[in-house]
Amino acid sequence: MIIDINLLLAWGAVYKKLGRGEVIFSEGSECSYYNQLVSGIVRWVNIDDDGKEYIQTMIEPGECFGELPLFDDGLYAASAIAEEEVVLIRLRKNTFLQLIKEHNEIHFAFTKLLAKRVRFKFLLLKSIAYHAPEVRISTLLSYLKKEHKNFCANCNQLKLTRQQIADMTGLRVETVIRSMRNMHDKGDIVIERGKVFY
Amino acid sequence: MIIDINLLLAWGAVYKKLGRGEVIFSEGSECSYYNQLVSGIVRWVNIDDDGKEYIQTMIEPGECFGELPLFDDGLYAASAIAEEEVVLIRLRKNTFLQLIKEHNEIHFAFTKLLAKRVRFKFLLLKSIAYHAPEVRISTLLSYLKKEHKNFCANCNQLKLTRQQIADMTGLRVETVIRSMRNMHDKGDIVIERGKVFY
DNA sequence: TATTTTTTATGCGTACGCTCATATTACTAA
DNA sequence: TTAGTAATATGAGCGTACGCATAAAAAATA
Repeated sequence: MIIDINLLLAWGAVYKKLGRGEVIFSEGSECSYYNQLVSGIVRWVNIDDDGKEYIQTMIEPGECFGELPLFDDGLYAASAIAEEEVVLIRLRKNTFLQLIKEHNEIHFAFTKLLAKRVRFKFLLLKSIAYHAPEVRISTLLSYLKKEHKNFCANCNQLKLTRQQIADMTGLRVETVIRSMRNMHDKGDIVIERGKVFY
Repeated sequence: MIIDINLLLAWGAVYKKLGRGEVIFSEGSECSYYNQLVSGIVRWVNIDDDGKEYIQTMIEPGECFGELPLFDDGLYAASAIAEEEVVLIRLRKNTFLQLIKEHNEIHFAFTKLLAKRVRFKFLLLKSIAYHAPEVRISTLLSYLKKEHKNFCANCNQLKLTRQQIADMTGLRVETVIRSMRNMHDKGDIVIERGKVFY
């Protein structure tokens, strides 16, 4: 958890509850709040004119999202959509900036978070830019395994659909399904009744 | 310029000069210094086992590079190679961390820088993941035009080779050349005697 | 100037991911 | 349990970027 919830509340943050599929904020709009996820999953996604989705990342409880505009004063770089029912806590932008100004260790935690975000994008970019579907998928899986433990709950089971993997690697569902079957046949991953273990 | 050179010198930073093609640091190695470019161009690149390059970005004078490990204590995510003769100034990691601790406005400048880096990667990822070569190239060009003015010196002339564009968009040189000729024919860009204006 | 290296350019065959279409299998809710 | 939806699976044809080869032009170097 980036910022302790009690601290956020002390600074005037408020809870907000949204249903599955609701748009929390949209790509290109102004940012007035710091958002931190309390429960549920948020999909952070770019949606194309023709409806194609590119999922930049999935956000788990405790993480923040849509934080870029807080620091560089730009617009939201992607849309945040409630993947399931979510509860989030939010704080006005100016208050947030004041908070990190007074709490240097929290400020540094955000610097570190951003560094990790860049790192993840580095990894995916070099993988997506040049490599075959299986490599793209492997890169994503190994990252999730390391950094997003919530997505492989018990027994390393993957909690993403093939469609979501496709939307994170820039591939078609069919390609992902076929590639993952190959990986299964080669013993790289285990698929049992549609479920992926890795 | 992220940090004033006189301030860096006051904190014990030292100059370093490297020739064209020299490796400043390598992907996967430990980071002990903050690096800021004084003159020349640095290529920040992932090199594959089979020699293929993916250029994460080109660094211009005044910018810093290889800063991720300073904040998240990881290893270098890419290699830095002198594209031409370069002079850089560097400061020991611990000293750097102390410096930003004492200068909150500089700390925030780095947070902002990282936010911008994430933003750029967002842009490229969604473009590379799904789109045709021409879109990938357009995305890169418009970014360079906006953020890296040094790469379109006078009259918006692009200072990157087709090969470098290929290495930044994950395409083949031939594909880039063919696509850019198309873009020229459609009037999107201007190519005169091999030089690109946009 | 001449010589070497780098960059741009073009042709051609192949591989592979995309598109579309259709089943089948797993969940979810009534 | 059944109905309805979502997810997984598989086939066939097509388009296009890739890979390789080669050549010309431009730039860098001597």
